[in-house]
Amino acid sequence: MSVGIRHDDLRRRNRAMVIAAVRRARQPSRTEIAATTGLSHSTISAISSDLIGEGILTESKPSEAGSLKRGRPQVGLSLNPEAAAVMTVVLSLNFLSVAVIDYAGQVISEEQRRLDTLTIARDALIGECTAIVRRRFEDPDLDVHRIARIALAIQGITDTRARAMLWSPITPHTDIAFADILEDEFGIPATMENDCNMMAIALRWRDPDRYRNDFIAILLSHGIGMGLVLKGELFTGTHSSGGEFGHMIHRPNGALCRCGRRGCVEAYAGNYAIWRNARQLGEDAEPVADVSDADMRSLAAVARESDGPEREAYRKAGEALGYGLGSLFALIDPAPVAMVGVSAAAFDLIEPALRKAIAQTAGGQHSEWISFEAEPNELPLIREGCAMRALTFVDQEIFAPGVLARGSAGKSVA
Amino acid sequence: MSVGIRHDDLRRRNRAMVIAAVRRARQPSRTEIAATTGLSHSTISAISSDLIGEGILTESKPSEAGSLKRGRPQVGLSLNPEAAAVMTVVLSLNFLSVAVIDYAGQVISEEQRRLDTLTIARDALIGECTAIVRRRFEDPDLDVHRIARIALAIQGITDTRARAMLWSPITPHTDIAFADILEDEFGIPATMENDCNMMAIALRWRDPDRYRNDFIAILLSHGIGMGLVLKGELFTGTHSSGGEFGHMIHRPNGALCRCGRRGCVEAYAGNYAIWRNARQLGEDAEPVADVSDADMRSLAAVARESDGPEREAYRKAGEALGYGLGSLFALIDPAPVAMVGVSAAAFDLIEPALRKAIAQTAGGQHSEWISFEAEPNELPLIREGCAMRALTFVDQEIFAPGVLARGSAGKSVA
DNA sequence: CTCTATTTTTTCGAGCCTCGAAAAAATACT
DNA sequence: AGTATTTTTTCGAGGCTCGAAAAAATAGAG
Repeated sequence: MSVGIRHDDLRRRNRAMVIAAVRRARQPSRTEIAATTGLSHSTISAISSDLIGEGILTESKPSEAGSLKRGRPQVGLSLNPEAAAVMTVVLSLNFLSVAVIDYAGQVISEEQRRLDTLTIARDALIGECTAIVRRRFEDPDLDVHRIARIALAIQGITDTRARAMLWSPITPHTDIAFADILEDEFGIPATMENDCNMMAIALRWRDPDRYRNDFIAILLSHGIGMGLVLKGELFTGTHSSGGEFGHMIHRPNGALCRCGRRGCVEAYAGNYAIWRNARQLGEDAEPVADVSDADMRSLAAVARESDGPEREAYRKAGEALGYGLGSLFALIDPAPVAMVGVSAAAFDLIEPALRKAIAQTAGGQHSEWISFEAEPNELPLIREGCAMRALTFVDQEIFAPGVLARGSAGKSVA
Repeated sequence: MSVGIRHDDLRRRNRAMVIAAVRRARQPSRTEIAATTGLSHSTISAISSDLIGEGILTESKPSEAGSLKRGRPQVGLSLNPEAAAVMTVVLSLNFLSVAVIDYAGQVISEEQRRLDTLTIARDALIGECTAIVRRRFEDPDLDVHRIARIALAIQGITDTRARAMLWSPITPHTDIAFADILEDEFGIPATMENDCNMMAIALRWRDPDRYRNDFIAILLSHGIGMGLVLKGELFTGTHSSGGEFGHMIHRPNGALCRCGRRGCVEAYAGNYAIWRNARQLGEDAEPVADVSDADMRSLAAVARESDGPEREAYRKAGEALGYGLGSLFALIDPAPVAMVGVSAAAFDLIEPALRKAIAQTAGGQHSEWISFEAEPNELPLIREGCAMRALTFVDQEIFAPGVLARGSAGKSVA
């Protein structure tokens, strides 16, 4: 039930607003912040003075080079890197990576590690995650007290509250409450996020002009994932992370999907599906566990070379993605799309069939306007998104506490 | 860009909160309002005293019958019916209806009218709408000065800002800015809403226990429409009213849809599609313009009688709806569904195939949990939703002005 | 080198708003 | 009639934002 605004929430919300403004612009002056927030100069002055006193913001003395304006020069405000730090943990197929990021967003420590996620035992998987985190805490070069939050990301389905992994293609185990486990272990607030959602958040920070209020990030990898931002907010399901674009139905009773069902978009556009079609194994063939990036790249090379089954496999992938996007656009209207992952590097092979399919759907009206961008490398995006998600949590929950607890603000964590 | 909270917004928001609390509960006492809003008794007392002074609320002297509690009895607060009024205009196939509703939600005047929407000229259609509204204004029994807002609803696509009808199956004309037209004509704020969105709003008011934060209203009529409430807010597309569930793709290159494309859910589950399949006309047969409700009812009766093409037609409809819902649920997770419209009365014929289909999708996990409710009569729902939408606009924009203009509050108009 | 114009930032009093505590009001029970 | 109980109002305190004015910091003019 929506709740009234108390008097003391006012300052907290405006504090959060100022912090967010500083994080968004690199070094805004007080005047700029006043302009973007709509608050008065007096208020901004008071709040930023508080924040500087608390060590959250710092004044970066001389503004940009060559400020040849008359008048008192602006003083840039920036985030104090020492104010806090966050940790990101990204768990993907056979790969575990961790990073520590300071409050200003710079990576200050990281570690990466290979492990066989498909066969590892449940406890061992959890153990690997806690161990890699613990090694960060034991690093003598790091001021571990500053670490204020841990954000994990995993390929698969997480719950809405970002507490647990519910299901993931990279492991046979289900329902692992990673957030609780890490919180109990290290006493630091943690969340378990969906990888594609983190991609979307990262895109928004990287290119806010293109990825502003409504856009779609689609992961073209072994499976197909999606992160969706609508009306400026990350879209999630009612119970889970949602947005399982890869498991929308492309053809009822169609090709066998890795999820055990039939006809999902992924069963045509996932790496294993492209591989299966390229090898002409038939739609009933059991999905292979993994296709290496190198194999996918050489498949794409062959497809570009000659019009054989490889090219046809990419065509089918494009068709499935196109009809899927058409159905999605029927619901949300068209929006800019970012294609991420290995197969995004083969988007030239996918695009023609995709556009042809989407043009045959109601959601694909004016399909020529729909713009796609490809980014082959998903891991840096996921880590970046995790970092920003964790940092904005610190902004809101640690440095402007009480904002999230009450009212409906604080949802725009994207 | 999100904006700071000014000091004077505080009172406005809390005013809106109090009004909303009174509209939600029938006759809450000040103490109850304090409890639901989390504001202090002093604040509620001050605000409600203002609102009573302004004639927006009234004290309904004796509380409920038999308040055998000790202590000072609660004084119920209720909306003053005379504070304002709104008008609803519902435009559906061959049918135009208007109603005037007082501030407390009671219908005080109405008119209904048949007209041939499929063939009427553009200007004549607009003329009929303005004329029927004007007749309300000329009614000597009505205090026309009280009418503070007009809400129109139409089957079809409207724009996000609720200004114009972009496309509708009930007329060949497109892009009619009804909201602007009525505003210019009568000088009263107007909006043009999507019919299924209004159904969803009405369901939420009718049965808030079942239809609270996440649910789906599907209109099974000549076409298939959807109204979606997610996280307590009405879901709309990025540019249009969105939620075109009927035009998600069920079978690529499948049956001919009324929209001219192929394989849409509607091309299997719309009345014309059920009719076409029952008559075994083939999937390429041009959709008929209209099937009467009586014809649909007798079709359902035949289908219940014997296992012929009629039953098969409903089975195909159920299958299309099931796979469509499965894809939808893959995106948003399962939620309660209300089936509305003539064919909702035949939901017994549709349900088995629907459940079978949905069980074969990723979104249909635990499909036996998904609950459906049928409501054959859509028109009262649409009108009710329009009324509530218009009334909550009055609550917010007229009686607590400035709330919508700033910040992110006021979105939960559903 | 001094003075003025210009722009940014801080200071200060005014005006609101919400809150908690206490008072007032209105009833049931004894 | 008196007491207990519950609701509602009153009132002073504390906080917040705002506008205006002052202070600070610079570029350009003479």
